[in-house]
Amino acid sequence: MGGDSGQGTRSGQVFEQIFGLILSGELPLGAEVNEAALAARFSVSRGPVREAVQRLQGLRLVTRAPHMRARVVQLSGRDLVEIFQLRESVEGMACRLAAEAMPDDALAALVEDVERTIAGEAPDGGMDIHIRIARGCPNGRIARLLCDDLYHLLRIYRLRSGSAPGRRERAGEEHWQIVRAMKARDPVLAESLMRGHIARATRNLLETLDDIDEPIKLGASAA
Amino acid sequence: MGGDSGQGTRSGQVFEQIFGLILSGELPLGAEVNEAALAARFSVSRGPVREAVQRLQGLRLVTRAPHMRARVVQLSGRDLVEIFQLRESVEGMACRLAAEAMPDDALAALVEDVERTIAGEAPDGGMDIHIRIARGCPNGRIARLLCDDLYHLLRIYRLRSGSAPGRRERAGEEHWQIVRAMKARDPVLAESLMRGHIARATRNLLETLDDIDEPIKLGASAA
DNA sequence: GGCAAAGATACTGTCAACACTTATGGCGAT
DNA sequence: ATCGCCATAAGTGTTGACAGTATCTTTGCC
Repeated sequence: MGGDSGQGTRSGQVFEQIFGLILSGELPLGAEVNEAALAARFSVSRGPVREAVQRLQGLRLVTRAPHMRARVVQLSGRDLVEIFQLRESVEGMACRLAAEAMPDDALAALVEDVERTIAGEAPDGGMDIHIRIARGCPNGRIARLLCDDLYHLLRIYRLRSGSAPGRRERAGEEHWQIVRAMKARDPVLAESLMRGHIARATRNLLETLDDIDEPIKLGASAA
Repeated sequence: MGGDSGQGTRSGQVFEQIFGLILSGELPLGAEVNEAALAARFSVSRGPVREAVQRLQGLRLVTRAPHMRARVVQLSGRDLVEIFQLRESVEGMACRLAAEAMPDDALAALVEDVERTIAGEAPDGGMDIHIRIARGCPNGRIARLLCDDLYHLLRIYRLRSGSAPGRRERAGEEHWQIVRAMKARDPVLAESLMRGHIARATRNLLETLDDIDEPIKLGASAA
């Protein structure tokens, strides 16, 4: 999907494998990451594992202090809100730039897909629309930040919580408004709508968090 | 200045040393980064050097493909514009959040320092105000993105080009307006002013780039 | 019985050497 | 003389072992 993350080198393969372990929950949030154990599991030396873990640290997916064990990140409610605040600003800008620069046919396809998703004819895909908008923005740095850095974290979160009930239809409607503004080549409106969309999702998230209040429930059964 | 980037471990020390080499121009933009040579220079093995280079890659300060030599990033004009666009959105949000959350005394100190800088009683510091606002924002992720990821790149750029003449006083004035809005606890205005401030800097940058048009002039004398 | 210190253990950080890939230089053919 | 091919050299990717530090266990003491 994304770039050729690391094919061709063991380090890259291990990176994706560890990432998969986190996604699958085999490495639960907050679990300690043992280099030697992972190395043995993937039949490689500790070198590639070390590099992979460091890359994960770069994505803020694991935390690591100098001599202490690395741990899979703990997605606290506060962290999620921080991510959403960041998304609100950056995706707004991405949406504005994409509305200015995306080719007409790509925008048309985007509108069509959103409508099909609303009609239930296409799989939801969750963040799909957001990713496509980010990729369509001519600012490569922003696109990478959103797709390569932030989206991973949300993927992990979404696997364990799922979005609030009723929010889905609402989100579809807001998506439609956004892509419509983009197709109309109204960058300012598109940015405003996207920011409002994410701000609403953030408020929704805060309400959900009030019910939980803790670092996100999960079975972090160590050993 | 920043966090304890890597003190206590060779890898961290080498990271800072290589970073210094880039800042000092000893490793010019676009120069190839030789692991073995650096290892010999710092009297360490290739392991720590490798980790340091990978960290630099995480900061997008060097580019590296699987089996090819790593190179110090080439700051093209387009890259700079991309960074400024990202800053416009993120720093705007940071400013808004900081205006809501920073304690009164910190805001007062900020205003005072800006005024002293305008009066010429304090060293300019370039991005100092921006960094302090970013650090004051309660969103740690945004603060790290701005301070740890983006400002490094701007520091390197600034060493070789310097901001446009006349922009400095203008920037000081705009800084004063921003911190004033923050002190007045007007987050929306503060965000708007910050965005305008950076947007103006971006336009200024584009004009300067029209005179150069190339990847930024520098003496990349290899060998 | 609870707590603190000392030893044992496990893990990370570092090193030197090997395997493989890419770039460099020379050679012959066109 | 230029272009393409092959041998050489340079550089990266990977490995296994060693050194230093944090964590856990045991032991002694209060």
